[in-house]
Amino acid sequence: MRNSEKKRAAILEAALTTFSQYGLHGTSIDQIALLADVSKTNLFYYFSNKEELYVSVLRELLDLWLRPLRAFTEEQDPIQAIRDYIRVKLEFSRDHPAESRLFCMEVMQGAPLMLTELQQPLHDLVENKIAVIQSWIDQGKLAPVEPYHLVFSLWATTQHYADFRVQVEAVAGKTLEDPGFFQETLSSLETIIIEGVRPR
Amino acid sequence: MRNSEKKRAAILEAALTTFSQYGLHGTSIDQIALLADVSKTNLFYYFSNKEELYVSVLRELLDLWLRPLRAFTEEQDPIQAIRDYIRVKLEFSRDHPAESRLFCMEVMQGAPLMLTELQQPLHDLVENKIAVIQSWIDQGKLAPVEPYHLVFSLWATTQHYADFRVQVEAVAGKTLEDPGFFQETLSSLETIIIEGVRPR
DNA sequence: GTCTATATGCCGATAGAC
DNA sequence: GTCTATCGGCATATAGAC
Repeated sequence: MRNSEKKRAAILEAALTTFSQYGLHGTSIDQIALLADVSKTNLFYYFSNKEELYVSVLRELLDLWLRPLRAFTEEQDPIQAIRDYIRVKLEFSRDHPAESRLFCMEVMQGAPLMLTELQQPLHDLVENKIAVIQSWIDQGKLAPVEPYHLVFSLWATTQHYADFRVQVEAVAGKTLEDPGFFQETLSSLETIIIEGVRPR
Repeated sequence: MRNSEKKRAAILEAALTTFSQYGLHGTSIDQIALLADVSKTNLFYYFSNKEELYVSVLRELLDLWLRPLRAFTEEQDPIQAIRDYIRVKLEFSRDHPAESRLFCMEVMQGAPLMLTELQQPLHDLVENKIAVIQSWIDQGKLAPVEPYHLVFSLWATTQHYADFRVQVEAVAGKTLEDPGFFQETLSSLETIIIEGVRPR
C-alpha cells in the first residue's frame, strides 16, 4: 500500500470515529487531523473540504452495512437464514459500532447527504428480499408475517446493541464485547424473534 | 398560562424540533429563535446559554420517555401487558418522533450531558421491571427468555419507526402517520415478538 | 422584558514558500 | 506533499439603552 493510500485510510478512520461520536457539526477538522496524526492543511490536500470527507466515510459504510442482507436467498432454510442474519448483524454491532452509529445518525437526520444514494439501492435490495421472505411464507416455511416488519425488527434489535450501547451498559452492565453477553444476546434474539414469548 | 411561560414553552418546542434534526452543534441559536418567533437576545433572557437550553429539553424528554415502562406491574397478564406496551411505544414514535430521535442521538453520543441523570433512574426502573418479567416467567405465564433482552427488543423495534423513519419510508413507502400502516406495524410487532416467526 | 450594537473566539479554508 | 501564516465568516454571548 502506497504511503498516500495509508494516509487517506488513516484520515477516513479517524473521521469515522470522530463523526460517529460528535456528529458532522460537532467534529472539527483539527480533531480528525490530530487523531489521524496529520496536519490540518495536509488533510485538506487529501479531501478538499469537510463535507467531501464526511460523504466519503458514509459511502464506504453504506456498502458494508448492506452486505449481510444480500446473503438472503430463496434456497436457504428460512429459520437458519434468519439465525445467520442475526448473528452477522450482531457481529457487525460488536465489531463496527462506530459505523452503526454514524449510519443511524445520518438516517435519523433525514440522510441529507446520502438520501439519493441510499434510497434506490436500498429500496431495490429490500424489495428483492421481501419477495424471498414472502415465498418462504407461501411455502409454509415461515409463519405469516408482514415481511417488511420482519426486516425492520431484525435491523432494529441487532443495531440496538451498538447504537444504544451506553444505555445497554447502564441497564445490563455489559456490552457485546463481553463474549458471554454476546452469546446470551444472540440466543435471546433468536428465541424472541423465531419462537416468540408466548408460553406453550 | 402566563406570557413568559408560553414563551419558554415555545422556545423549548422549537429547540426540540431543531436539535432533533440537526443535533446540538448543528443547530444555531438563531435557528431556534426564528422558529420560536423570538429574538436571539430575548432567547438568552430565558435560557442563559445554549447548553442549558439543550439540557432542559432533554430533561423534559427523559420523563416522557420512561413513563410507559412504569406501567408494567406483576398483577397484569403478561401477554396483554406486552401488547399494551408495544402500542403505547408505537404511539410515542408516531406522536413524538422528535423526542424519540433526540433521545436516540444523545444516548448514541454517549449521553455526555445526561448520563448521570439517566443512569441511576433508568437502572433502578429497569431492575424493577426485570423482576416483574422474571416472576411472570417463573409462573409459567411467559416463555423463558432473558428479561433484559426482551426489554431491549421492545424498545428497539418500536423506536425504529421514529428514528429510522426516512429509511422506513424509503423501503415501505409509508410512515406511522398512515393509520393503515400503523395498524399493520402494531399487529406485525405483536405477532413477531409474542408468537415468533417459526411456523406451527 | 425586549431591543440594537458589538465583543470574542473558533473553525473551515486558502495563500504561498519549500 | 507538507509546512507556516492568515483570512473571513459565523455563532455564542454580552453591554447597555429603553
